[in-house]
Amino acid sequence: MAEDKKPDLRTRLIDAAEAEIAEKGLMGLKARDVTARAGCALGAIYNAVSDLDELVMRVNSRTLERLGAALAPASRADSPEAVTLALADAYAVFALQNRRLWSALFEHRLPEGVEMPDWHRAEHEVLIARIGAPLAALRPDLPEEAIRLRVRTLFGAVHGVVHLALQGRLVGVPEALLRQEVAALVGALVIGARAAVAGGGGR
Amino acid sequence: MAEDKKPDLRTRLIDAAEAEIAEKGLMGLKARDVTARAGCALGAIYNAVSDLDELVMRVNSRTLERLGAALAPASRADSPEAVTLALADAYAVFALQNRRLWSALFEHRLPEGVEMPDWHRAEHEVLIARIGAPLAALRPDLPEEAIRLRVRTLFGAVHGVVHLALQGRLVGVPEALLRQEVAALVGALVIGARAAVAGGGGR
DNA sequence: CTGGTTTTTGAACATCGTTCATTGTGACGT
DNA sequence: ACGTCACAATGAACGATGTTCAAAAACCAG
Repeated sequence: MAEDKKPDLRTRLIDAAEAEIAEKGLMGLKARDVTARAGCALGAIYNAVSDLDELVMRVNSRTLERLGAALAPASRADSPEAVTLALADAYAVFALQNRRLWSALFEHRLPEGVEMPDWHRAEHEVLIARIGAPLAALRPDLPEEAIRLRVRTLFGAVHGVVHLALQGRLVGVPEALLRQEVAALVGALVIGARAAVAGGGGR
Repeated sequence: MAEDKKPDLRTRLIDAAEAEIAEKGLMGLKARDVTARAGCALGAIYNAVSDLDELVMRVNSRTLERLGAALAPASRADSPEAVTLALADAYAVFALQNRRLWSALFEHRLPEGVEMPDWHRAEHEVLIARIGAPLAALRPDLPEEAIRLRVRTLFGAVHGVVHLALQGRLVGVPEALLRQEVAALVGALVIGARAAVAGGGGR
């Protein structure tokens, strides 16, 4: 009898939590369901992680990594504008295809006054930095500090549109419409950025 | 002795919930704290509203109304571009000055599968419609359906930027920087929209 | 007052996340 | 083989929280 080879209990717990979130959403994540799925006792969670919040952040780590991988091919487009558009498009597609896990990235909140641990904040910033590269090429006239701000703006704008489209009705957002919407946004932003660089400069 | 004249119990409960959210954030809202502040019994909540979720939505109604009032003066700017910019600016300022109540508008989630009641969804759409008017003037070439989509996009983009700026560090987002960021976003979008209308049209 | 209707109450319940004394496990020395 | 010990895993128990509902209180017409 080949018994199931059991990975780390911590890994099994993160696996289980990921599956639970993917099925029932972040609010549907219950300690007892996770341990039942992982095949261990309730208290085992607190041997693996400090609390449920950390468990969610471990799942979010994976999602961020998968999102990064999904965004990687977009960098191979042949102009900064095309890369920006491809990134935004890939972002929207990823969100649509991983609704609940993607939502968990932004719906999760730690208790008031508790700061996100550095290891997790860094993961978010890696993602934003990846998006930043083509924008830096789009606006070579701006100093690095201003670029970082614009990247955050671009990311926030795309994210806001995708988020607004997905919140509410869980089904019924046609993929084509959302991609078109994001393309229109990024298109306008790119045109605006180029007009600004052609005209007076950074301001 | 002039006893405190007591308004509706329902009103007192919404008042109390609003104050609790403003002080401790949405996650800090506890049924027992609300009733203690309102000066009534625990179960009284369920005579006034169906559950805590509805109580939050009643508070959000008020916030939406105050937000609408804060946005109203922006409509008096003298060009569609100026109105759009003023709206976005007023939106950012309102978010900064009403952090927790504004956050509650978008952090609140009903249980999976439960739809937002129509009376509350309508309130959100009223707000978006108010933002839509100047954009319709900016793009007179588009049909009404496309306008609604673009309005949602514009709103989502501005909202996303403000949200990203405010999430995380509760203090330390300089108001001037956020307003500048939003202005840059809307400026680029307006330029992009005008370039599109000057060029080929809706596509 | 009286009877009935409505409002208010708060103890009790169900469901959470979290803790911790107890139990189980396996590696190591003798 | 045996005993020992450090560590991992367990799940009953605890406290916090949203919700219910039988009882009490308040109200009001006749």
